[in-house]
Amino acid sequence: MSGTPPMAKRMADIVALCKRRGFLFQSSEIYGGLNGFWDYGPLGVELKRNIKDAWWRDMVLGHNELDAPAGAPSAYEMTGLDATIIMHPQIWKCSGHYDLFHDFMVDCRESKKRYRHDQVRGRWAEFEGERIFVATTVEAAEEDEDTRRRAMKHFKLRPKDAERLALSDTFTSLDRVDDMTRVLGPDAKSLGTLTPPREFNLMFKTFVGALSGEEGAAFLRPETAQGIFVNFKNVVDSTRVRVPFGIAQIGKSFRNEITPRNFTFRSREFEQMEIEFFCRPTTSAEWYRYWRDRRMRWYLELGLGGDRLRLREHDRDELSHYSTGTADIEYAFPFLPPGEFGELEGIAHRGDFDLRSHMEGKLDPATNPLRLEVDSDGKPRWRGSGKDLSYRDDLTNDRFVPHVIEPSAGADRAALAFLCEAYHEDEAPDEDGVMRKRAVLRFHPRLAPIKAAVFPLVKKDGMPEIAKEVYSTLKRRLSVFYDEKGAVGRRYRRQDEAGTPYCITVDGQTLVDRTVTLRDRDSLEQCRIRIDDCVSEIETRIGGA
RNA sequence: GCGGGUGUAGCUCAAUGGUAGAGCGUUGGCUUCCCAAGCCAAACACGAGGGUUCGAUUCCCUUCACCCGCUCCA
Repeated sequence: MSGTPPMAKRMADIVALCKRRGFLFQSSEIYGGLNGFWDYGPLGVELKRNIKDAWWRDMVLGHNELDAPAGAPSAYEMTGLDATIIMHPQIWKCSGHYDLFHDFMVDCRESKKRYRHDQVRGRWAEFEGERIFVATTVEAAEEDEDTRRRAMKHFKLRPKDAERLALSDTFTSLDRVDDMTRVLGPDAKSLGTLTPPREFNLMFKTFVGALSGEEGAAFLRPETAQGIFVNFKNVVDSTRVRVPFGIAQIGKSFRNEITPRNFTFRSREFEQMEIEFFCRPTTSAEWYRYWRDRRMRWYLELGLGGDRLRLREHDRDELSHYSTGTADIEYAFPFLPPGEFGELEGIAHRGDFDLRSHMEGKLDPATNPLRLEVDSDGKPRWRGSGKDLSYRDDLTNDRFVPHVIEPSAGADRAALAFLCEAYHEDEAPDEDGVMRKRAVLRFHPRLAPIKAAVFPLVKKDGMPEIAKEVYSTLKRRLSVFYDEKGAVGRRYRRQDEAGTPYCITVDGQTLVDRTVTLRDRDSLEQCRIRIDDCVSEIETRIGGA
């Protein structure tokens, strides 16, 4: 490990703790693992469930539609949805994923660079009967100069011989070139270094029906959002919700990442927590700001903070043409270089792109106002559903296609961020007063997999019996853990590593007055409370902490 | 996808072309009235496949996974 940067070492410690205590395991580990897939162990599943439950409660169930929350333009409604992972294949064509995720890539054996096949352009150059295709990826304004210069260099021509080089006037896409051996790669010095185009399927393909022919081909969803858009009309027709309102969904999504890396950060199977919030076009900018700030505050409330969490508003040139705003909530994960942040959640103003694409056919995101994307015959590139997804306000009687604000969060990334944020090493004195290192996960009590542990101080004098009684009472309401084995100090430390915020210990005085000690994970302080107050005390601390 | 590194017990690490060890952790027992204590005992490992060899955890090849750097990142 020599030479390992301190933060990478810290990340390695976190990964080791996750495995040791049962937060995260590599998927299929006994068979050697599977790249980009991770399993949640007994503690991890509780952590992730708590995160998802907190999100659902705070965004959906706990939302009061009767009052406008602070910062919101008006009161609004929230509802939930659970759509299938496999949906009609046309959905991904209209959403844009099919085009974006079905790239043909070429690799350059010389420069080791990888290009999207359709994004490499170039033109033919001929000198003394030898004809080569000079490829480039520079901006259109510089194409002429770049390809001319590199063609000259390839044929070892001096400036005065420039007119002996025949250059075609038109630039074409690399996908029009059949013979890759005649291609000079954008960053190559020798000819024919590009591999033949290879298909990259960023969406997982599967087959519906027992007979697996292309007509049954379908995809595992690469995002949960489309399940919401295609159910927009169903929700409006069945629930009496009125714009503005949001539909929330938690579920698995799948992307065939080219390079899964960084523990669970870029997994191929992952879970999203998404809201599509539908509002009037005229108020969409205000709603965008509300959701951006609301979502940022949610992470802060659950303990992510300091300079490791930031809200990054996208620059204008990063935005889609139709969008008036996109922000990322980002966390400085320990595996990233100092100063770099990884995305936890994106909050995007999506205009009416999605609903209209599912009505009319895929729109061209490069246009504003949005126009239908057409093929060379002027026909829609991808046909929409043809269904009317506009919304009629029956009070004002006007009809419009709602605009959408999309807060899209990664549940696994949130879990990883909360784990990294919670991880602390500190020193605490042992019974001889010697300082010993301890690892402690300082989860927000709402997120902690185990809320409290119950111990008899020693395994005799009737203490286990009372402790079991306390445990049984708590277990009806809370995730708790009972432990009577070994020294009490070791039991405390075990709970510290699991992130358990409170430990309740039955001791000699309990036998006298039915009080127990309540030990705080972070301060190590203890106070005495009555056995009968245990449930309310812990619940108060979790709720109010 | 490319280059480099690493795979030995749950974890951290040894050793070895010929019976694979330790510390910590885990489990059981004893002791123990507050922060990984002590004593006794036990279980658990050479990532996978192939090759060389009388014999491979060790040497070679392939593969898988993880880490670092590039590349990619809707």
